Amino acid sequence: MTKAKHSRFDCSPGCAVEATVSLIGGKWKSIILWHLHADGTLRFSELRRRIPNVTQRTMTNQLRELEQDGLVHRKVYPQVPPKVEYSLTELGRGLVPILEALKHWGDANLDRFGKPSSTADQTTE
Amino acid sequence: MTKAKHSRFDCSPGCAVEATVSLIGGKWKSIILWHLHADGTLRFSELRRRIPNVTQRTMTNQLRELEQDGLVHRKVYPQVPPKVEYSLTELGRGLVPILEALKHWGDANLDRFGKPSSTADQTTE
DNA sequence: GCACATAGTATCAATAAGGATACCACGTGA
DNA sequence: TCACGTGGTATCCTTATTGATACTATGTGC
Repeated sequence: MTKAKHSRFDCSPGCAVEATVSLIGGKWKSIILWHLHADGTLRFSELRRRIPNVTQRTMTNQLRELEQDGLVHRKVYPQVPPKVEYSLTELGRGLVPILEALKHWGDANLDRFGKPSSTADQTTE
Repeated sequence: MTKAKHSRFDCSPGCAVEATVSLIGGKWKSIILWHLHADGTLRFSELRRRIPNVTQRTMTNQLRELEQDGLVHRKVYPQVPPKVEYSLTELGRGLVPILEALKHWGDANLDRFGKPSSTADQTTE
């Protein structure tokens, strides 16, 4: 892990849970991992098209951290203009059950949050 | 959700994943949820004993957010000294497969991180 | 009478994370 | 020749999150 939020593993029962969450808890990391899972190998520009709201700087940062944690593979083609491909590593593919569970729960329950179940939300953009 | 990290649900495929992560992504939230799952109903002081490094203020904050998100139930007994019990709601219990998957992955892979088991780590700072 | 436990609240500070903006070298297409 | 795309880097700023510390009212036990 690039840097655990609180850098200590006391190996209490919650430890594994919390450490794993910290790997995927970066603001955009779970979405990046999701897209690499759903669409396979993607280039930087393809990721940016799929996740338009993240800045270039942040996308680069989070991809680098995911790479450093061994979850994502970065392949650079020696050409100009540059071509870089990102894909899940075997370790990263191990996170797929988690991503699927997260999506399953979210799909089933997200309408309880922020979605226009609230009339106030219905009037917003 | 008390406040989504980036407050928009565009309902792209990653949306459900990322929104769910943001519910459990508070620094101590996943550990709190884990202990409420593992040990059932717990009092505030019991949680603090299980998670000694969190400050009282932060524990209160995160529990309040989990309650506001409907994941945790807070029961106050009208007595002195005060007695408050926290437990997972039905919605919160729906997160258990996620917590189990997180723990499973962490147990299988955490030795790659933060612990000096990696030779690469041994040579680095 | 005092220390302790309970479950907090209040306030300010510190740290971390992410955003905004400008810039880069080169090939390609118009 | 210029605009654009590629995949970034650099720097500073803003925001969010968490931590540190002090304090609270009451009952209980010593």
